[in-house]
Amino acid sequence: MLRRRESAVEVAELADDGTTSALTGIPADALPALVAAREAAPAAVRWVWDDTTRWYPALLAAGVRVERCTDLRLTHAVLRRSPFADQALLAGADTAGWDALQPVAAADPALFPPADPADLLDPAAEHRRQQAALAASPRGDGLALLLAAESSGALVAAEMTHTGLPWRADVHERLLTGLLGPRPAAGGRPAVLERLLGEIRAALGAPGLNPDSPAELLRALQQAGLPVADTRSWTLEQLDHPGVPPLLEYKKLMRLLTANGWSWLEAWVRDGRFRSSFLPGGVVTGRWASNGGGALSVPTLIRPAAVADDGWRFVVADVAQLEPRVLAGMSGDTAMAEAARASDLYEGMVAGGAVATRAEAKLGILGAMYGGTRGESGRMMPRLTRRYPRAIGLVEEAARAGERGEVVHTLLGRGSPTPTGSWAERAVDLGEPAEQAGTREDRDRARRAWGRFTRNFVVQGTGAEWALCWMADLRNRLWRLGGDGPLGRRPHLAFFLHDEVVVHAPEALADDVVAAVRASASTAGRLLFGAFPVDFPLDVAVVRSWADAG
DNA sequence: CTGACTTGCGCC
DNA sequence: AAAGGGCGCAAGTCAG
Repeated sequence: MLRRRESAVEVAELADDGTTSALTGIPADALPALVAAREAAPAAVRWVWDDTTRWYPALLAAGVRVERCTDLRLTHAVLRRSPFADQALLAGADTAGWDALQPVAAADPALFPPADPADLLDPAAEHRRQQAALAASPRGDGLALLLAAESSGALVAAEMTHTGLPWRADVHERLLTGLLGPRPAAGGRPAVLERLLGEIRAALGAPGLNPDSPAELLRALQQAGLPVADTRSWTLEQLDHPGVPPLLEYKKLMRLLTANGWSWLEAWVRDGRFRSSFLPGGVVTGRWASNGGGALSVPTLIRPAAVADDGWRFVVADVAQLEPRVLAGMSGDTAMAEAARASDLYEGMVAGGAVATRAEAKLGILGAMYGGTRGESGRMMPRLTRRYPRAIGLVEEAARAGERGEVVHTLLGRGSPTPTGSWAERAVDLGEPAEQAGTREDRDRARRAWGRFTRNFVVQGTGAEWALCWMADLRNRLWRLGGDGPLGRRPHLAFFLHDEVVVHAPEALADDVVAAVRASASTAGRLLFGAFPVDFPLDVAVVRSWADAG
């Protein structure tokens, strides 16, 4: 166990019986050497600390990698919301402090920022409470796995933030110049946008139009005789008007400029790496969030700029249809697991006779997981329910539970949030007019919306658990693939996108990495679903550029 | 002026 | 034709 006190670090051994050895104080700058020595010793160690973002960046900067940790901030958050954790066992004097603890955003070069609220917390006591809650839990095994996976995810996230994703600014700039024209002076529009703007204004007969203003654009479209209620691209695509093609092109390129243009490059790419920060557990379902650079929505358009170093390759792996496969596994639905034996689950459903076409299969499954009840996907439900009773039954029950205001949970025991406040308040949150928030129709609408959330929560959350287990195992396999250097000189995880990983590896090790990625996927399936036969086939590509995968 | 909200769109 | 779940981000808009 590590904790900060003043400018020193205190180290103690936590035994399995809950006892704590005497604290040893060491100067902060001696910590990397101490951790490195313990990591090199034959006896495995798990570091228990308040929050990985407060400890690990400095260790990585010093070239020290740790094998295992318990991130008490993240594990606390999971246990506090889990229906399988006795909250009374988690209660302590500083519980509110743990509830409120936030990750440290930037990698602060100073190891010990002043007045950190984390310094007031007692990690040994918190660890004891968590262990007690685990021991008393009816689902302790699942929760223990979840806590380990969550903590491992914290290590992965810190490592990916540390190494970054290889990014060629020159390739990115060529791409921008090719599509937009040369970089304009600050405040100006690139030449291509300027030209499109002229075409749009002429075609709509609106000389002063600023298409970046949705309200202004909507008025101009309506004055040009176009029957539209909003200015979304898919709405405009339906129209036959000479102003529409340049407008769609303008919107697409303006999006590129503002989201991933020259200023994005300046803000997020340094020393040939895209550096964003990942936030494990940043989403209620357990998915990661990111802050900075929109890491989880890097458009495919700019992925050609993600290029492996000379002599290195990217191994890009994603699991096809992760969530329906997870649904098959967690519900124990053998018919859907049978369909999941195909590398394309939707084709497997067609082969199994559940639906006639792949398109129907996809529509129906997405509707079942997201709560689409109208139109095409709604009409698919009776057939899917007959064919896959357990899988469809599981999401339906999650939806009903949410509509009753109950908590639902993932396979490993992550709990959904309780609906906050009244249904009427929820209706306001959903954008209903306040004066109507109290009507019965609005409350029913809000209830159904919450049901769609809990319906999706169980699947999305369990998918996130599979992905965490996948990465946790892969991280260790990659480390064992060898090399003596620090993380960045060995095969390492460079990016993660919900169901896809990008590994940066020396070319000579690429085949080994492919094998490791596949082996880890098998391990994750076994960890979550034991012997239940549900497959998680991967699409794996060894490429120079991310854009060349898939 | 700042900050909160809306709109739209990128990703899964 | 989407829809239906989860996000982050940027520009416009508007209230204080």
